[in-house]
Order: sequence, then C-alpha cells, then structure tokens
Amino acid sequence: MKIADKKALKRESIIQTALQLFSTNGFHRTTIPDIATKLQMSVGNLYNYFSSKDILAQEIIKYTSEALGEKIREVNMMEATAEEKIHQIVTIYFTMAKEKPEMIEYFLRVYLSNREVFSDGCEGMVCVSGFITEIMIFFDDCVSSGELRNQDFFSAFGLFMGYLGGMVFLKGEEVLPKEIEFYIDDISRNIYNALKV
Amino acid sequence: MKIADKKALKRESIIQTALQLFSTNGFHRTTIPDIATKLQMSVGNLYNYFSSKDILAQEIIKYTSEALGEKIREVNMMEATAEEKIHQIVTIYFTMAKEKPEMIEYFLRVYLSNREVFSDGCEGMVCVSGFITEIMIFFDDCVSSGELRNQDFFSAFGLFMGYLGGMVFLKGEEVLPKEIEFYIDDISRNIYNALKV
Amino acid sequence: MKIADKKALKRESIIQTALQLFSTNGFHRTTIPDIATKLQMSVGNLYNYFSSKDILAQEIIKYTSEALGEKIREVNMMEATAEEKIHQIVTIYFTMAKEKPEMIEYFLRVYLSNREVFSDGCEGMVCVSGFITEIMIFFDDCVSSGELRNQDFFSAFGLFMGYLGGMVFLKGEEVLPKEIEFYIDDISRNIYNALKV
Amino acid sequence: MKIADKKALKRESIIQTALQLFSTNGFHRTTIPDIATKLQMSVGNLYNYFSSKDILAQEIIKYTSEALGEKIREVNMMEATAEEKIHQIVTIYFTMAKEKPEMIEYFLRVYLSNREVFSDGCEGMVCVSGFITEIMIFFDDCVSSGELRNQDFFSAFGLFMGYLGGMVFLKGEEVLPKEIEFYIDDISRNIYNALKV
DNA sequence: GATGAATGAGCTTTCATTCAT
DNA sequence: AATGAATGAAAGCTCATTCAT
Repeated sequence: MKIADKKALKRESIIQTALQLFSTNGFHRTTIPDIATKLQMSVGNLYNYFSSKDILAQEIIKYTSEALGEKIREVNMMEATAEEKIHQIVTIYFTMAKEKPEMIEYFLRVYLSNREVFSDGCEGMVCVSGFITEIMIFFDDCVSSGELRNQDFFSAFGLFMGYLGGMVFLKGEEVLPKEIEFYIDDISRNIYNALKV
Repeated sequence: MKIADKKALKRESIIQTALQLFSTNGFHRTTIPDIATKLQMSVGNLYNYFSSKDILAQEIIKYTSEALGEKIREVNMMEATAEEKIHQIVTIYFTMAKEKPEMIEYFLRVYLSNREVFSDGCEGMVCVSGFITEIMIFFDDCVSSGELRNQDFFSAFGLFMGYLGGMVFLKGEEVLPKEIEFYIDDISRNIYNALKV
Repeated sequence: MKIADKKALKRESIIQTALQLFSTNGFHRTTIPDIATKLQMSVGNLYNYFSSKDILAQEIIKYTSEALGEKIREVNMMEATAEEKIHQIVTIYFTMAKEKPEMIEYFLRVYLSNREVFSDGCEGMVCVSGFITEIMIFFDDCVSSGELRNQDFFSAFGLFMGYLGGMVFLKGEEVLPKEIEFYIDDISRNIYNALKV
Repeated sequence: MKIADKKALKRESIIQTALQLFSTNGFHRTTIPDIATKLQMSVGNLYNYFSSKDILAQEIIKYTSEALGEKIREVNMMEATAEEKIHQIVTIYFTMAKEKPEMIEYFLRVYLSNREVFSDGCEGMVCVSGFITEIMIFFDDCVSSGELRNQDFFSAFGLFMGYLGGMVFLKGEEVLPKEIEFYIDDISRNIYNALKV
C-alpha cells in the first residue's frame, strides 16, 4: 500500500474514534490524550494528522455530513412519492439514531452545542453542506413535481431538521415514553401534512 | 427594604447577568470571575448565593422556563382558534428571539448543549416543566376542542420545539437570508397543517 | 446573672462546641461558619470571643489540659501504690477515649497534628502544663516513695503519653482486634514493669 | 539509560523532595507549586507522575515505611539477645530522627496527623505494613526464644511505637532538656523491662 | 513518522476575617 | 453585643499543545 493511502486510512480511523468519543462524552469531556490512548497512538503523532482539537472536530462534521448526505442521496434517487420519501428519510434518521447513534449525536451534542469550536472554519453551514444539499434537492424535486408547496427553503429545512433533531434529543433525555421507532409514522405524517400542497 | 428582599434582588441580578453571559459566550467560556466582575461583586460572595457554577446554571434554566411558560400561559387563556394560538406562540417565540434573545439562546446554547451540567438536578425535564406544562395545556385544549388531531404529545411537542428552536439556531448561525419575522406566517401555517385534524 | 458571667458561659459553650467539631472533623476541615452555625450564633459575634481560629484552638487545648489534669490530680490524692495508680491512670485514659473521646482526640488529632497552629502562643508545652504538671507530681511521688526508679522525667513521660496516645491512635484506625479496655491490664503492667525500681 | 529508568528516577526524586517539604512545613502548608518549583519542573508534569496530592502523600508513606522496615530487618537478622535488639532499634530510630529526620517526621507530622489524606487508599495500616511486619517479626522471634513475655502484639507494638514516636515529638517541640541520644539507654531499658518475661 | 514528557495558563472552589448595620 | 454579606488570596487540578529524541 502506498504511504499516502496508509496516511488516509489512519486519518479516517482517527476521525471515527474521535467521533465516537466526542458523541458519547461530549467535546469538552474528551481530551486529546483520551483519543490517542484509544487509538494506541501518541498525542504527538495525532497532531501530525490534525493540527488542533478544533480542526479535528471540524473534519469530523464534514465527514459525518457527507455520510448522512449519502443516505439521503439514495432516497433522492428512488422512484417514490414525496410522502414515501419523507417516510424514508424519517426512518433512516431514527434508525440511525437508534443503531449507530454516533453521527446524529455528534450533530446534536457536538456540532450544534459547541459553536465556538466551529466558528472559525465552519462559518454558516459550509461544513454540513454535504447533508444540506441533499435535503435541498429532495425539497426542490418534490416542489417541482407539484407534491410539496413552494415555500422558502429554510422554513422547510428547519421543520425537517429541528423536528427530527428535537425528537432524538428527547430520546437522549429519556423522556420519550415509547421507543423512537414508534413515532416514525406520526412524524412522517405531520411533516407531510405541513409541507404538502 | 428588608434584608431578605435585598438578598432576593441580588440573587435575581446574578441570574440575569449570568444568563446574559452564558447565552452570549457559552457556559464553558464564561468563568465565575467574569460573572462576578460584571456584577461588581467578589467571587466568594457569589458563592454565598449559588453553591456552584452548575447549580447557578440550573437555577437560570428554571427561571427562564418559568418566564417563557408565563408567556404561553397568556396565550392559553385567550379566546382564539388553534390556528390563531399557534400563530401567537410562534410570534412570541420569534419576537423574543429577536428582542430579548438571552432566554431562548440559553435554552439552545446552554441547556440543550451542556447536558452534563444539568444531569444532576435537572434530570428528565424537571427544570423546564414550567414551560412544557403550558405547551401541554395548549395542545390538550386544542385536541379537546376538536381542532387538532389527537396524537402522542411528544410527536406534537417535538414538532413545536424542534422547529422553533431549529429556526432560531439557523438565525444564530446567520444562514437565514431573511429576518426571522419573515418566517412567522410560513411556519405557523406549517405547524397548523401538521397538527390539524 | 452578671454580664461577665454570661460572657464566660458563652465562651465555654464555644469552646465545647469547637472542641467537638475539631476532634471529629479535624482542624482544617472545621470552618468558623461550621462552629457558628452549630452554636446558632453569627461568625462575627464569635470573633468577639476569640480573635482568630488559632487562638480558639489554643484556648481549647488549655481547657482540655486542665480537665485531664484534674482527673490525674484525683489519682495523685489517692492513697494507693504506684502500681495501682498506674492502673488508675490507664483506666481513666482509655475509658475517656471510649466514652467521651473529644478531649483525647483533640490532643491527638488537633494539638499534636497541627503544630503551626500552636507554634505561636503554645510554644514548648505551656498550653498543656496543667496536664503535664500532674503527671510530674505522680512520678515524683512514686520515686520519692521508692516505688519507681529515679530517671529523667521525660523518659518516663514519653513512655506514658506515647504509649497511651499510640494505643488510642491504633483504636482510631480500627486496627485493634479487641476493645480498648481489653488492653488496660497488659499496658498497666508493662508500664509498671518499665518504671519500677 | 532507558526511559523507564529515567521515569523511575524522577518519580523517586519527586518523592524525596515532597517528603522533605511535607515533613518540614506540613502537608497543608506545602503546595503542589512549592514541590514543583523546588524540583524545577512544572505543576502539570508533576501530575503525570502522581495523580493527586493525596496519592503522592500515600506513595511517600509506603516508600518511607519500606525504608524503615529495611533497617529493622537488619536487626532481625542479627544474632543478638532481645535486650540488645531493643537497644539497636531504639538507637536506629533516634539516630535517624537526628540525622535524617524527614522520614520519622513524616510518620509523625504527616501520616499520623492527616488521616483524611490516607483514609482512602491506606486504610488500616496497609501503607505501613513494610515497617509493622518487621516489628512483628522482631517481637515473635523474641517471644519464641523465651526472652519476651507472650502478650497481645498490639500491646507491645503500641509501647514501642508510641514511646519512640512520643520522644521524637517531644524533641521536635524542643522540650527535651538533653539531646535525644541521651535517652537511648533509659528508654531501651524501660522497654525491655516492660516486655521481658 | 512517532513518541510522550513537559509546559503553564487557567479554571472552580474555599474560608478566615472584616465591617457596615 | 450581634449580624452575616462581603472580601480576595490561594489552593488543587486539567489539558491543548509543543518539541527533543
């Protein structure tokens, strides 16, 4: 294997390990030595891959945003009604929150919660464009097809993301009386009703 | 003035000053000396009023939750349709986010974002019950009157709070192309459509 | 009651309360507010009686030394053999350690353990002379009567006090397999054998 | 030199410096920056070797206990009568108290005097077992050989340690009219008389 | 590339003491 | 005499980052 490849591989393993630790314990409660220890590498060497803790956090959000965007892209490419697509997206989101929660937790617990960390390098939404772009495509497609009402994108985006994020937050707080999947149908219906023509 | 009153007054002035600093700079970036300096009091004396930084943060969220709950209570007591009430609540929320942003920012940037701080003393939603109770009353009333569909409370609550919180978050990130008031009508309509019978 | 008497009474109640708290929790772990709270008086007023925490500690050791000296004085006035008197003193010491442990604990845990506190005002043994004097009298009497060997006083004093203090320390550490009374006979005998002619 | 060796060496130099400062100035009057400054190292780095001030104090007592036990072990291996061995132990103890006083001072002024510090990690006598074990061996040997009376170990141990410790304490208080060596013969004799058959 | 010892500013919290009332 | 709010220096500890090896 080429050296560049090895480096890329290690880079990704750092991202994944840090993603998990940050999601589980929070950004400030996770130290660079924690991450290095879990990776069985030295702190000094970790700094050869990411020049600061903040930069690492920023790379993780880009990575995560791409990965989530990828999932939505699959939905966008499906032949399906808007209603079905909404149901799909909600299902993906909640299933992920349940089975591989790191990414969504990272969004909620790290990205949204520690804005200082992202203020220099991820201004606006540049580090999450991978994900937002796909939502935008979904919305535009459904407006074009006449299934969803034409309205300001952010009104729709806020509904989608705020709603889903809020539910996962409530789940994290353990205040939801039922398992998160239980809410899929209700919520998909609410979103569809909100946005349909 | 009675001593007890003076103490209560000072207590409240601490809460308000800390609320502002925490909202603006974040919990971890605000130090106890920062708060004391702004209040022109000594660090030690501040600890006579709140026994730790975490406790202070918890008292602030209770205070804030009461204040927001109070606003919603007024809506609950109005004679109005569900649609009008939703519009009212959205208006209140966005107006507050614009004109007195500390409280809503505190919800988003301190309470939701630093769960460790609230995990011991504000488990579940006990410290925000003042606010949640009113939302619950609003929802129950509108279901009883046959205006809103009867569904799991959390499905509705997540929509409301996630949506509104998400929009204010986007505003904070300065990604919204328009002023926040611009979205009031769209969002009220979306929420009403989502929840109506 | 005269004012001076009332003051003396309050002074003594402060001494006794502080004695108990210092013995139980240690000098540094007991705060002036702790003492004031237990006495239901204000810290400011407490300072009207004792001008500093160190001064208070010094007054307590004088008080305690007098009280323990008083007990030994009673033994000194008894008609009894040296062996019997030794047994008496050991019994008094251990009984006290068991039933009213504050004073002996104060000796061990406060006086002996926080020398800085006593270095300015209780140099040498001036604050415990009440107690030492009686031990000295006991020893001189028994030497005069030909029952104990004539030796340097400190050789004898160190034996007595080190031995008894050491046993109570071991008791405090809960390493003694038996109750402290169990050791009275052995220890009295050892001391007597050590000192007899 | 290997890195591990260097680390062990530094660890020991920390122990010795801290031992000296704690003995001289007391545990609470010695700060971590004091120790670091004297060692010409940073506070943070000191914490790489000992995770807290309490842990450091505990490691010192183990180290000290081993060192003192070693000295007693040599006596235990001598061919000598009980009387001679007692004289040896007393001589060792007092010589040490005079010439390298840190260790014994540490026992008296740190270990015995700040029990809170040792209560979590050095319960009972686990951190001083190196020393106690040797005293126990000494005592058992002399009982087996018929030279000392068979009695509860703690009765004998308390005599030894309380007595010697008490004398060194008196020395520290500068109340002894003579140099400490002066008392060796008297005290050895007293101990022997106390314990002999 | 890899190591991990070293740095040191910065944090929260404590508490003896004072003093205006 | 009595109050207790106020002071502020000082402590233990953390951790992102550096750099000699």
